[in-house]
Amino acid sequence: MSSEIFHSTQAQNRPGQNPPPIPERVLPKAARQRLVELWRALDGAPSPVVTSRQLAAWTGWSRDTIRKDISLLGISCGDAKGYDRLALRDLLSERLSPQSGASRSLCCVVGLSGFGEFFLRAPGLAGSAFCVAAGFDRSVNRIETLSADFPLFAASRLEEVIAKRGIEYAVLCESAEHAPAMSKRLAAAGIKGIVNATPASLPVGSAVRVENISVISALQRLSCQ
Amino acid sequence: MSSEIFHSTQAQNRPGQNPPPIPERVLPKAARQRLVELWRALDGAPSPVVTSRQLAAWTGWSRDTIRKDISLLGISCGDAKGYDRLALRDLLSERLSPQSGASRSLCCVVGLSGFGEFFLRAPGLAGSAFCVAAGFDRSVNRIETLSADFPLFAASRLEEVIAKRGIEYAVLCESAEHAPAMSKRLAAAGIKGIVNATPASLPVGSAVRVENISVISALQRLSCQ
DNA sequence: GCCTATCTGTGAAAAATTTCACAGAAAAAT
DNA sequence: ATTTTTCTGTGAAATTTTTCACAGATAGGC
Repeated sequence: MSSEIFHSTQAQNRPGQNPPPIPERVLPKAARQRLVELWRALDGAPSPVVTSRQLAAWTGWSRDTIRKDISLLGISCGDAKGYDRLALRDLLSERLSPQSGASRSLCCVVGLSGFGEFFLRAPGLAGSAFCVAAGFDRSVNRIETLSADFPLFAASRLEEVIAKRGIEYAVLCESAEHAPAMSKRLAAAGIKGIVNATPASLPVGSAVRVENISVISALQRLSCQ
Repeated sequence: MSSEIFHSTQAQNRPGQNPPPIPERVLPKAARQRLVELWRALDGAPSPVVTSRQLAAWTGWSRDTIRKDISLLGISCGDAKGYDRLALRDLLSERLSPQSGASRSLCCVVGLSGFGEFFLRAPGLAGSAFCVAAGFDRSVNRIETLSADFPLFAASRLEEVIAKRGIEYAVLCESAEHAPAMSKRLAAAGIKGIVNATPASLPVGSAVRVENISVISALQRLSCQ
């Protein structure tokens, strides 16, 4: 877990070795997460030019942090008037997408009651780097009743459909009761990451990443400053 | 080795004595956020004893980080077999609640279509330190049609109800179009923090904290490792 | 008994992250 | 035309956060 030294003058004077200053810069973990939020915030920006001051007001981070984060992208995309909103957004799209320039990654929705049903109808992932390729529910009746922009399947076909379509991510909206078992099946089916919209803790190994989203957690983050 | 509790308010005003030698310890920001997630993860834990190893598997953080975070609480709550699930949960409830021992903080839901409608029906904040005290929608027709465990009001009464009931937090579920204007009203009404469930960037000043929740952001955090 | 394996709890070291301070550029104000 | 203000971009310092290493405890195997 060695850190990359950016813009290092020292890295250059290593005689005898072949130190091609590979600009393969790794974004610091913290910066990368902020940039994801920044990318999102740019969507809602009202003007064609945004300043670090505005972004700071929208996100709560300091101007310094925001300027530093953007500078880590390695390309200057602002001038003394601010950042060009679309240019910055494109730059972020490119640098933050799983594989640069690749087509959109596929994900699925598991559990079509509650949040899953809402997600089904919402614009959802429009305009993002992701595309919903399938929805699953344990009730066959339910998948026959609902309609969506993407095909719906019985949960029994989970493994088959994920493999056949090359689905990489899942948004898990099961009940808390069924969520752990379903997450195991998702992990076994080769899913790379799960967005956990349930209150359960998911017992997946280290091969699968999990992002929990929860209104309670968000409120508590707010309230404890 | 010190296992002092750091309840600053009680220990501080000792008449005729020096200020307490124990400095008011503040939980590091990063640790506090993890502890919030930990608290949530304990809800889903299957056994009465949990180890740092399990918590690490559920959350993705290292065992070291988790042990350190818990030790920052200042009270030992584990032995050589692991942590007592309920004891740890209670300890976290106490240390993470806005004001220790206070009653639950009040929040409101703004916008009762889409995510707001789903939130209305879900168990929502059951078992948490928060309580939904009101729901608002711009459509009077809508608040007459819907029913919930908490009273619903026309959005025109936002300021009045927030002030009268002492509501501190809001979950914003408006459309992206109306979200910014509504966040301004919430800020002016004295709201302390907003959970933003809309895709918009909220133009609130530094007096109001915002936590954005978004499936797209969660997916992107997953995918860019 | 004794050995091993697995825990927590914690100072200290290592690493990562944020903040500071300022150079340089461009618009706005005087 | 000159000054002021407001920007970005970035090394270096300051600070925070994570990791390491190990003491002390507990349970189980032999």
